[in-house]
Amino acid sequence: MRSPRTADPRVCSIDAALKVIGEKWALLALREIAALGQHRFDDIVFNTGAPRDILAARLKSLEAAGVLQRRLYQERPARYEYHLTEAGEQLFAVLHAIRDWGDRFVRDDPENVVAFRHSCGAKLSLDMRCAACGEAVAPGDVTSHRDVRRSDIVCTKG
Amino acid sequence: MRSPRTADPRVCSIDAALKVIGEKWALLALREIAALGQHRFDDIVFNTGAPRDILAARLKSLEAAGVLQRRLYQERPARYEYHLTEAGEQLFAVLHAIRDWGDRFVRDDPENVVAFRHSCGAKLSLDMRCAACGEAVAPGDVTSHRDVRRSDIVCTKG
DNA sequence: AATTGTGGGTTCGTAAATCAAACCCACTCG
DNA sequence: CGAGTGGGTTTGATTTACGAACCCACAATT
Repeated sequence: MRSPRTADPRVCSIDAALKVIGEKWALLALREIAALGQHRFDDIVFNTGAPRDILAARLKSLEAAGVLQRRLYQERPARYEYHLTEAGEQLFAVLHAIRDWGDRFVRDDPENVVAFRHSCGAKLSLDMRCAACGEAVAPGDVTSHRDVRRSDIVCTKG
Repeated sequence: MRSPRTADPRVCSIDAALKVIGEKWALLALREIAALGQHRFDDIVFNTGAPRDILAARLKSLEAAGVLQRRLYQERPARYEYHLTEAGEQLFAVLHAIRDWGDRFVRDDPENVVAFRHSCGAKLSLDMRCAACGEAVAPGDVTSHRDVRRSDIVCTKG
């Protein structure tokens, strides 16, 4: 039997965040709304290629999670646009970290159709710094300090 | 009929990146490998809770995508550990942007089991700056400049 | 020699998610 | 009246994900 070691998934913010934004189409829908000025259902469908039913479900759950809010832009018939909440706005860091990485490591097609520019005029590329000390953060500079958890420590007995 | 406006998904780096790291369990597996020092199959299963078959498939595709590489750590029987490539290392920005956001906007359980610390000693929180001008980047500071694409411009005829 | 254990998967049958296409509804416009 | 628009929902087929069980090569124990 293998049973003694089934699974004990970590509780962490990455996991929590992914429950909100990690499902298929969620980040592409957010890309449209957050970075490309598309706020209507049909436009998001068109620009992402997501199936309408899935997109409807995603928008609904993103709204429920407090990332999006619907704004009435026309009564009779009632029509809504999808806009970001503060939590949604703050996803730009995630979106651009992903874009930046994709740009550097998966860019397979020579010219990228969508590009982004910082207000300073330069093509946007991110530099991540520690908010506390202001130094640039590199992969090796981060350590995980985990509060005790049986599975992390080599325990004297199972 | 609605047919004239089916879909024409944008080509962009976010989309490209998500094809690599956007499938279920991929980022949690990378969290283990990149940030929590777990490099073996069973440890990743244990700490993420991913089904073994799915995880096996993800690790395989992440390896194929050049994000991971397997390293032999024991012959007879041959056993491999999963390590990051340079592309994988650079995902720390994505991982921590997600963690940072999750920390601020979805942290539902009071105390977080896993936390991260910068080498300066502070709990890690990111500050994203424009690599070109060095200024902090806020949601509104970024504009998308898209190269011409029928769907973006209001065209004179459908 | 036979059993138990370990590490890393694969196989199985089922449950859930995704998909494309079609449909529906409330309206407006010509 | 008929067509069009915007925003979905429904349907039925296909993919994926799931957990549990299984398999394999070997090492260590009994």
